[in-house]
Amino acid sequence: MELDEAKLKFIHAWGTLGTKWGINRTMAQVHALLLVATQSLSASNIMEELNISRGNANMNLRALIDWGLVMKELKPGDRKEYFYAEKDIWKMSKLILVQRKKKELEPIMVVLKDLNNAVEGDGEDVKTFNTTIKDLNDFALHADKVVEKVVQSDINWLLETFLKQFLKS
Amino acid sequence: MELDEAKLKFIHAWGTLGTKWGINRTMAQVHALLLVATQSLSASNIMEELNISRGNANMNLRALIDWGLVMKELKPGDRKEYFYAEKDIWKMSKLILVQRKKKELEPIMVVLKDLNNAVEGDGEDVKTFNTTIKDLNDFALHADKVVEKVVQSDINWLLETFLKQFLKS
DNA sequence: CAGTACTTTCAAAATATTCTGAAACATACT
DNA sequence: AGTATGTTTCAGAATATTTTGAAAGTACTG
Repeated sequence: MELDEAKLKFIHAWGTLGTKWGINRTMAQVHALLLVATQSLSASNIMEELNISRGNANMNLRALIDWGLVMKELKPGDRKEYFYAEKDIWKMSKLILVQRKKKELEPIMVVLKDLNNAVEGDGEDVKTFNTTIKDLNDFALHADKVVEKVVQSDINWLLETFLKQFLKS
Repeated sequence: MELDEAKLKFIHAWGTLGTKWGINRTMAQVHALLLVATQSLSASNIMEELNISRGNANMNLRALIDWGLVMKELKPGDRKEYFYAEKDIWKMSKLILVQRKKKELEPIMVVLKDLNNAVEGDGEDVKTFNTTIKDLNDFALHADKVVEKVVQSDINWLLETFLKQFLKS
């Protein structure tokens, strides 16, 4: 396969699949484009490459920068901004994990905490409700802790001690 | 707080938050309703409780059954179908994990496998591309294995041996 | 078989999300 | 200050997803 063909295929696929990850097609495509770029690209480069408007390019670049997945670079003697992606896949994954935790886990925890033991009484139905909320709450706390630890700690150490030990094919 | 108020709050919140988990509001609300129900409910009960149409109720119940989160029950002497949710939160989480893996991870793996080493040549740009794809591929394989093992194995054992050991607050 | 009680399907309507493009804004240079 | 070269914003347009509701389908009963 030719390099350009492969890159296009990758960018296109990443865009399609991005939607399943809760990020929009363009954001995923910009990310993909920068992931396989050998140099940093300007907003105009990206617009042209992906056939998108300036506004769209700008908004999604900002979002990617927000997530920490993309960085801005200024080249001396050039007023344009150039962009490049974090290429370390482990770092990238951690950054994505942090965002997903923020988006998917934290809002749920707020609600569960609020409902946990908020209903008093000892009818069967109250007990059932309280148990369900408590179970969900416990689970959310566990999940939160795992994510936090994975993000904080040395992922390689985690991998070596955990994966190699218990998850051997 | 009154039980009914708490239930409504939970159902409402679960619906809103469900969208962030890649499932639609109604599906999440039906799930929430069944999670906190003390008996199994008919389609009509659910329509009424959530103010949704018959078609919507039906489609989302099917989806929940597909995911394994909800089961159908037939009561003797009654032609209606009744529905109830899996209440074991660990089982529930595993079922959700399986679906998310299917939706989010597997399609990416197909693409990466296809692109892995598909480009030949030893230019700097080819090497960079191949490295990126390989890294992503390795990561996806790892993630896949982790999910698979978590789902297969006794989650409590995993928790006890791994979490309690290494992830203590 | 006809009637009843339910479930399923799916085209069209409603809703939500994303994208465009032009105007506003910012900054550096002459 | 004026001009050139960018970036950012956001209302409206385009697109995608979800929901409705009525018709079709299924299955049990007498």
